[in-house]
Amino acid sequence: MLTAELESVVMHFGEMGNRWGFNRTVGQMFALIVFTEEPMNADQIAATLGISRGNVSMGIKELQSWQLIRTQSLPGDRKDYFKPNGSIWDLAMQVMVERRKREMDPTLSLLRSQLISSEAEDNNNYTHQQMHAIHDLLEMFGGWFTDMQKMKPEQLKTLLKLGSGVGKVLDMKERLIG
Amino acid sequence: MLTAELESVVMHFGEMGNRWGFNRTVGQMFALIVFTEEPMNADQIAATLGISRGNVSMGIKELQSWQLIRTQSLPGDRKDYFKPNGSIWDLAMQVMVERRKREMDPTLSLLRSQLISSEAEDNNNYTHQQMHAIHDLLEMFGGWFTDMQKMKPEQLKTLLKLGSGVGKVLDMKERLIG
DNA sequence: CTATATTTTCAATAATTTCTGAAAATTCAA
DNA sequence: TTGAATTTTCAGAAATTATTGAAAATATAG
Repeated sequence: MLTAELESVVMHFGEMGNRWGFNRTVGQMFALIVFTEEPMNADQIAATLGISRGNVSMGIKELQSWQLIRTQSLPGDRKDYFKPNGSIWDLAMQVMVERRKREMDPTLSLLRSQLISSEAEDNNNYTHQQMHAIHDLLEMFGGWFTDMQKMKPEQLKTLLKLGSGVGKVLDMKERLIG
Repeated sequence: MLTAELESVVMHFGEMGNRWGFNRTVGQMFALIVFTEEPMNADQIAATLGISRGNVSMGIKELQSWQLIRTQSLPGDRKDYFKPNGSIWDLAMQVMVERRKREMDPTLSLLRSQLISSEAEDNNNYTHQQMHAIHDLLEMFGGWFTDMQKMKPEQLKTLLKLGSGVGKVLDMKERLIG
């Protein structure tokens, strides 16, 4: 059973699903699992959302491929119960990791091989320059992101809250140390 | 006419289109415009990609709604010619701005109104806590991103390249100033 | 204005993605 | 083992999204 409040959020996550890289029902399932305290089994999910058992099975596979949910088994019950794979912060990080894999890595890889395979040829044409610019940008963002992941969540949160204030700190460091 | 190299990148951008928030032909059009030095008109785009004139018209509208392309008129020619709306850096920033609008803002807005409308009620249940956590996370990232946009590109690039090194700078500042 | 060039719109169609549900596969208690 | 419980798979159906192309709208040169 869904409170009106929970229902509106579940529906919203369903609508946003496509924009976030999965489909409507996967979005709804994710919301249901994240916003419900008690882990749910696949039948409960299917009944609550009014979708088929098979669809739930595929949605679970998808959410697991994103590493967003995990199973928990309850004693005396053979069914799998699903719950979020960590805190909201963990889930957000995981979404960013996966999106990078799916949205940036393939392009970085293609551009890299294109640029290497034509190394000897005329690589000062406009197309090459643009390819190079995108390649370098993706690499810079990718490296930055990998680096950020290494930081402790608390330090990362501090940094995020500091915002552009970090620019001032850097200027100061520049003046003090050079 | 498309060199083999340009064609492979155009096709790739087409395949990635869905993941980036638009469809195949819009992705191809974007690649074509970004990687071709001379601005192209709609007929040229349609002929090069082998798609209908109407499809190009809709794709242009889409790319303009993302503010990724703009028109240029050539003297003695009534057709519109299209080119990228700035440098690769500018385009990347613009994609991030638009994706934030489309992927984060609606959810932030929904969560905010949900949390406000139930202010008086029991707001210590699990669903509320999770909603709050997502709300705060989105707000933190959003604020950070707004802040980053205010920085000069050069300073921002420095920051990105510094990566987690920024943590050390912050620690140092902490020790020096508190 | 008028005629022509150009762009946009949108109903019909095509292509793709999602969903169902029954069958197959798997798991596990007894 | 056996057999019931559970999960997964996947072919066909349904729903959604993308594309075409011709008609309508718009723009502009003469």
